Amino acid sequence: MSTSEHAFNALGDPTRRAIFEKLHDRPLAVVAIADGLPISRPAVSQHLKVLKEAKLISLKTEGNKNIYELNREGILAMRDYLDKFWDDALANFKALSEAAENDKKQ
Amino acid sequence: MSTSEHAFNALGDPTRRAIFEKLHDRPLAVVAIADGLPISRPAVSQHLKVLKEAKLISLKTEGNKNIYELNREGILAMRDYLDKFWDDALANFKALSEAAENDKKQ
DNA sequence: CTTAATGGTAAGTATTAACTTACCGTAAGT
DNA sequence: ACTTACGGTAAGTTAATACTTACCATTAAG
Repeated sequence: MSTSEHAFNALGDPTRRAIFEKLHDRPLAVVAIADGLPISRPAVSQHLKVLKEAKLISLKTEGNKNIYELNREGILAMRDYLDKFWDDALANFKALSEAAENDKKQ
Repeated sequence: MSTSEHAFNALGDPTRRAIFEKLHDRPLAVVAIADGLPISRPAVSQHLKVLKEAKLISLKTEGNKNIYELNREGILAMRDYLDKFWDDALANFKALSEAAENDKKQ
């Protein structure tokens, strides 16, 4: 499974998107992330694991706190996938419609 | 739910990603999309519905065939979300670290 | 007109995955 | 040393969603 596949998978869940967006403004410890969310703290830990494996976030340990923050790698992997996907698709469609034009002229 | 939320949700499923990528090269009818996939044709129809609602694909009817093709709107919505998200996050972090610097100097 | 092909929707089942409680280890504070 | 705060993992349950079969409507072909 590629990085972008992991990332799409991770952001497919609304709770994980909420966690992801909580980290938008600043890095946060697990308790702070869980605060306000309608699920238990272990559930948050499990979501963090998925987001980390997708390289959408990373963590640094400070004392007994695990501070999570956004990770450029996973975000960029998705964006690049979408960019390339769309560019290639456009090129394919252009080639297809030109081939169709040629068929008509014969 | 915004367009990009719908789109992230839709591409969270591996089967839907497979369908999405099948349309990369050219528009296809439902039977052609289902061909080769290890699931029933109605299941494919249900996935197509989700992808369509996310504006990742669109359809044009030709006789009794429904031809599905990629839709720029949903793809762009995701890409723009990611772009903006990352740019803003960078700006936030920069502001944060500058504030931390100022605190030190006091 | 009849038959075959295409494909959407409904209802129910099965599988996935999100979630809970319980538990443990580590670090910080008293 | 004891206690509190932090947070990861395991095992089991619950809830979400992917899937199947059955059915129907529409269009094309015979």
